[in-house]
Amino acid sequence: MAVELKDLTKADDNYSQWYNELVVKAGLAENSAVRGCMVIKPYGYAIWEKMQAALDKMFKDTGHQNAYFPLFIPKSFFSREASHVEGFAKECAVVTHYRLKNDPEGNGVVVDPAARLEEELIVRPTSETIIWNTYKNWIQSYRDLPILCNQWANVVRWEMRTRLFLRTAEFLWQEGHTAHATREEAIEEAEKMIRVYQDFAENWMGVPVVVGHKSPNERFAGAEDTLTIEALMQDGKALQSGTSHFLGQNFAKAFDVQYVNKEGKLEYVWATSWGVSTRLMGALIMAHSDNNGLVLPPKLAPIQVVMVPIYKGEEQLQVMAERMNAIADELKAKGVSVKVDLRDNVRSGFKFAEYELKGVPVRLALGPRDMENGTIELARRDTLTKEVVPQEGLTERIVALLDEIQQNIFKKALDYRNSMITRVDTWEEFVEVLNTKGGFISAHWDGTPETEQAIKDATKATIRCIPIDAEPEEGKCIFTGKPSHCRVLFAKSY
RNA sequence: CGGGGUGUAGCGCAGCCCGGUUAGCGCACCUGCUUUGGGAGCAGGGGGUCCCAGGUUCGAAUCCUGGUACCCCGACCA
Repeated sequence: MAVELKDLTKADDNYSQWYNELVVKAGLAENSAVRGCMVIKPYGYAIWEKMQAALDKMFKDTGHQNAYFPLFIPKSFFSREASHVEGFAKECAVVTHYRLKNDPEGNGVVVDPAARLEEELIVRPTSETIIWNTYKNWIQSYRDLPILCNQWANVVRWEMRTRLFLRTAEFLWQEGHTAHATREEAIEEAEKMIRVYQDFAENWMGVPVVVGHKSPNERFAGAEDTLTIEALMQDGKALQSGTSHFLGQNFAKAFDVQYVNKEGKLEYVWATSWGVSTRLMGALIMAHSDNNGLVLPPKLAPIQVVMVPIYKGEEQLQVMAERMNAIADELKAKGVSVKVDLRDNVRSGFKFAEYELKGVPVRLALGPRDMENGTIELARRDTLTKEVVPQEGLTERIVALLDEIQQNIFKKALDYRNSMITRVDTWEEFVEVLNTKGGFISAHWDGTPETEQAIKDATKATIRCIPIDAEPEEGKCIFTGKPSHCRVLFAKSY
């Protein structure tokens, strides 16, 4: 069953009330406290931390370093790059004052009109401008290049409409910003990083993605080319999950960043930027969850194995606890994260349901019967199956099982995604598939922004990407009938 | 910013149209007993500025005015 984010946070009957209670307690989400912002509770944040750690390592392994740049950006920086400001101006939070004071009329606290900033500060919606203003001072010669920096930060975009995890007013992300001596090197960097994102999405999150170029309409403000990873959610809508931009010399020119090449001539620097955000949390939830709650891939699950005792009375609980702690120690020694749940105020059935909601990949239940037989009950979240297995060799079995679950979750999502890519050659088919089946539609497009816009106006579907490995194929545009040289992927998106 | 909807206990809601006991229900919480291999049962208990501010009235959760917050649908977007 397709699970939407709102299912996880909104309850309308007795069943989903439980769902809501538990998922909120699980820490995934709480409704906005500040316009369009979110609270990420500990369990949810632990997932984000796992994502961060994996990505951070991948960035370092590809030669990048972390740095940090200011939250506030002088307004004037935004006027330097014309298309960039056009893309972000509409959604910026602006700081105009720096002091409060007690209201002389006694109505609490007011903004002190005397404390108006000479130049307003913009809360960063993305950091290209302030970073390139900084890079200007870092770069003089070709020997200073490349600069390969990443920043983990929060950004603010005052969206007209927000959506939990997918489009919050404030979100956490990483943004890489690199500077290169040549066009080729920058393009190579942008492609390298989109592949890193693909690797992460597929091998860590278990979410298959299509890698491709954005059409000019969907391109990042200020970029010459935008590469994207597009994932498909269970409701048939696409989600842009990460982007990597080739910025050309646009920002170098806007901020006057030049270097002296080997021949002693001044040249503008070539740039890329790339980022993924807490939107990935939304992707993770929507791609795998079912009616029993979250399904987390073992590599990102804060708890990989949970152990639940089944007992009567204090004495039995002690026996179970002892045995379970011993098993847990063995698992921990193999690097598995285990939680032994000895709470005596909730019953085991309650715990089973709760950990299913939390998406814990493997559950072990130990009862008196098992103690007699030397067995243990092993249940897996992805298939919702359970079996009684010997305690002997349990650790090895679980280590292998976690790996199998990781693969299985990905395979399930991949099979679904593949089944949701439909090739169509006529407009009637296009509309029909869009309205009945959804998913990606592979079709010919004449390459013009006008046609893309017209299709969007007619159907709400946009070009998600022009797949990077698309085979050249002659055809006719689905909308205008004009010639086309390859298929592109359309979909309705979040 | 346009259209619609909703604010009542920690969560989910009823009550409002047609003003009138002490504002109710389910879950959660606390206490006790009995339970425990898939979301326990019984008994008792605690918890409310009914979103805010004005107004009408003998009397307002309920009617009126203004504000505000959130949700959904558009436009915008990672």
